[in-house]
Amino acid sequence: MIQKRQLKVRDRQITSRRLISAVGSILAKKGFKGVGVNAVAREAGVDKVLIYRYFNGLEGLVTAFGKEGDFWPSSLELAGGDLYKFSQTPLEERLSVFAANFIRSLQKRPMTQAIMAWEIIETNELTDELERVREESIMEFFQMFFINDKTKIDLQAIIMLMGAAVSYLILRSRNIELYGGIDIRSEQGWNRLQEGIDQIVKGVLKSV
Amino acid sequence: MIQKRQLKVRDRQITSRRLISAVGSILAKKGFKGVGVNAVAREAGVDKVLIYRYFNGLEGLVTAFGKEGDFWPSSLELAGGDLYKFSQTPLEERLSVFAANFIRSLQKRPMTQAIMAWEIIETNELTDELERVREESIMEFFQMFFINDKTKIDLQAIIMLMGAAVSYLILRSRNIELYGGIDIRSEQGWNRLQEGIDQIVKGVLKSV
DNA sequence: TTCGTATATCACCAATCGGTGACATATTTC
DNA sequence: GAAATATGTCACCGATTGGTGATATACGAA
Repeated sequence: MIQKRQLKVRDRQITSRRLISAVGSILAKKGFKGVGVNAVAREAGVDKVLIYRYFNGLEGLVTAFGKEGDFWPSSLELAGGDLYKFSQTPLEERLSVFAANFIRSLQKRPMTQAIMAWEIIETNELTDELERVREESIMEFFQMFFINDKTKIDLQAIIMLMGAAVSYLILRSRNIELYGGIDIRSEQGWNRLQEGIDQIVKGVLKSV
Repeated sequence: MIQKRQLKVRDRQITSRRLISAVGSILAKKGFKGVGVNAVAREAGVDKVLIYRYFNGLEGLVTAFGKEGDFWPSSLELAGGDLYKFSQTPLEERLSVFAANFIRSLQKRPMTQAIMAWEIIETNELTDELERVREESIMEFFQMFFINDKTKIDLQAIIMLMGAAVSYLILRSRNIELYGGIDIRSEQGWNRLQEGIDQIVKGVLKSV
């Protein structure tokens, strides 16, 4: 007896998950410009109408994707794996290690980079979510480890400047090799930047 | 005698200029995503086929636009209008003034901001051009005013970090209000950042 | 087994995209 | 003047976009 082989199990959960993870794949592969109903459905191997049925459209799907993700490094990761040990290291070294961890945590997250690039262009539920998480996380981390009573320097502003600089250079390294004469695609270039940050930290802390 | 009124003078130069400036308008108004053959032609009040005839397509038009523009601040502007006076001010103040001028020069150039945002996403003739001009200009400026013989600090890396930070925060301010607890849309927020930069400069120069 | 419902497929829509060929009219050249 | 050419208009193309209604089929409950 010939039985028509069933190619796909019908399961809303599985299909939904497929769609959600397809968003991630495309984001990492093609960037945010690739994220469209047709492309996502194709990537998921699913009909696009299901995006509307299950998520009320692409916006809803992207939102669902945003809620799944661990896009932003945790405090633990930024501290280097040991919060207590981190809290006990001298401020200067703490800042240096933090910068190093921040750089690496972004470098190894192409999906996060893609969302950060998206943020530059427009806002949506996903970028808002990353925004929210980052702002919350960075402020928590700051208050945990970098509160300074000395009023002579604005450590918060300085740290955020460093964070902004690193974010920019990470994003630019996706498209260019040289920024201000520094090779932002090579290990050496980033070592140089890291040392620059260390010099800033050292200099600034002398003023405290 | 009834004479059919001539609505448009036929002049390739004028039409070409219209198309080129339409690119700028759209870029400032809608961002790079708005730059397409149809939209540009509509904005210019001209048939899109002329984009192909006169510029061999949109890419060519965008390239032509890139060659027209003064997108990047000149050395004179970054120095504050007087190169000699600038060269005579103490290094610490020179760096501080440079940062302030850099910030303002970007803040008042929405078109440049739009291209910088474009650079984050993809490369084309226009972004390549801005890239080239900036790299050249910034290196020239650096070698003119900030060459440091003292080997203890890497002034180049530090300046580029500051430039990257400012670029990032300018771009982010188009979409968000708060970055790391700092209001990047208000005068006060930028004053705070400027002071942070000043503290960095002061601290770093002490190490020289 | 039967039947209702959840799930998925498919065909199709209007709008927009980049791109082009045929034609009309203004301008220049002879 | 007429002819040649430069310039501009218009209608249309195929591909792709986001979005939907009708229909087929698998699954769970009876």
